[in-house]
Amino acid sequence: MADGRGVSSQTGENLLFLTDEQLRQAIEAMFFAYRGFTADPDRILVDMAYGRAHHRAIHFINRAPGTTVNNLLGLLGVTKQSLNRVLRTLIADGLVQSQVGKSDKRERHLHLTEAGRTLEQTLSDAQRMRMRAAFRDAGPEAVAGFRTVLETMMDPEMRHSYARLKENGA
Amino acid sequence: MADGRGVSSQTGENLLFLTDEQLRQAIEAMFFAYRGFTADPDRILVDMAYGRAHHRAIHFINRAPGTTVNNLLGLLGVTKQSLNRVLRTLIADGLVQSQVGKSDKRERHLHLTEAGRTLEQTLSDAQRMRMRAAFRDAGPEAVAGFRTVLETMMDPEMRHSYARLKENGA
DNA sequence: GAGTTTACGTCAGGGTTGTTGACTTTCCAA
DNA sequence: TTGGAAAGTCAACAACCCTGACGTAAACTC
Repeated sequence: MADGRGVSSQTGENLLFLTDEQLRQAIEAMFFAYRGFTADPDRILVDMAYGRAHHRAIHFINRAPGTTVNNLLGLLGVTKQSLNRVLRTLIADGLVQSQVGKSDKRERHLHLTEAGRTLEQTLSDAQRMRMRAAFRDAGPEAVAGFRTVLETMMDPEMRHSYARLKENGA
Repeated sequence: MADGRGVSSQTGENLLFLTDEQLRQAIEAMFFAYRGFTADPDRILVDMAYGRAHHRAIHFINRAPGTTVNNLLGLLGVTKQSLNRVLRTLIADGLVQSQVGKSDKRERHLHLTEAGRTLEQTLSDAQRMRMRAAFRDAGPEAVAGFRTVLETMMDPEMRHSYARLKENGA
């Protein structure tokens, strides 16, 4: 707060935010906040036969329409058997559409159907509402800091995926 | 959808960080960052027969020594049957000690054994290392913002638990 | 054109985590 | 003292994810 980041000096109050106690608190904050983060969509999904895995699939298919199964696998960080089970139910229920690739027929391109988009909207509305409230209360600078830390915390590979999605959406 | 809900407000650019697109990005950041956040302890736990649930139990028992099962339940947000299974293995493996309450014999007070503390240290070292690196790179102001947003994002009940733990540790 | 690689799907088997339901022990209050 | 509530435990089951292996079709390579 007082001064920027006096990294050069190893000692002193500058690095108070790096004490073990501070880090422990941050770990707990991350844990509790993530609980809140997923709570709203979870409540909606529980009424259907769906779980968090379905939400994640729907989110990223919406975010990167036409994405292939393989690409989605990388984003979600699960095995294809795991994803396949989720995808199968979503396709069977008419929320997701799978198209054989034109240039490469081995690939399946995934899109949300109208019903899929509706559910996606419902879920993400709930999640964004909480986010928006938190962001509004915390203010722009806190939000900027929030995102900086989150991005720094990711694995490099995830950071790349994240950046690419960001460009898409922007 | 780069349109913005925030834009509808009179203040314009001030609320740019509240656009749907910004919020979507934050949701993804949260998702990817949490993956990184749990990755290191997960790698360690996979070698033992343990999972993330064990880690969480160990973390909070270490953080609030002598806590009761019921209290832990509230922190973890799972059913007591679920926690019990985890606790049973931890006790059987000699990582956690369960003492019948003195004033109320229905209660069990939980402590880490020496072996439990060792494992806790190993796990939290790994997790803190990543946190520390992220915090160092992001700088104190970003860290402050990070924590502000996380705290605002929690359910009120979790916020109370979080605050109480914070006082304990400080 | 034969052999290899890639993308996708599926079956079998197992693990952790979570749930509900039923139970014991202990406490407390009518 | 008796009935209800609370704390904890045990058992059965479902969801989700994982590994490993196999199969098919299409693309690529030599």
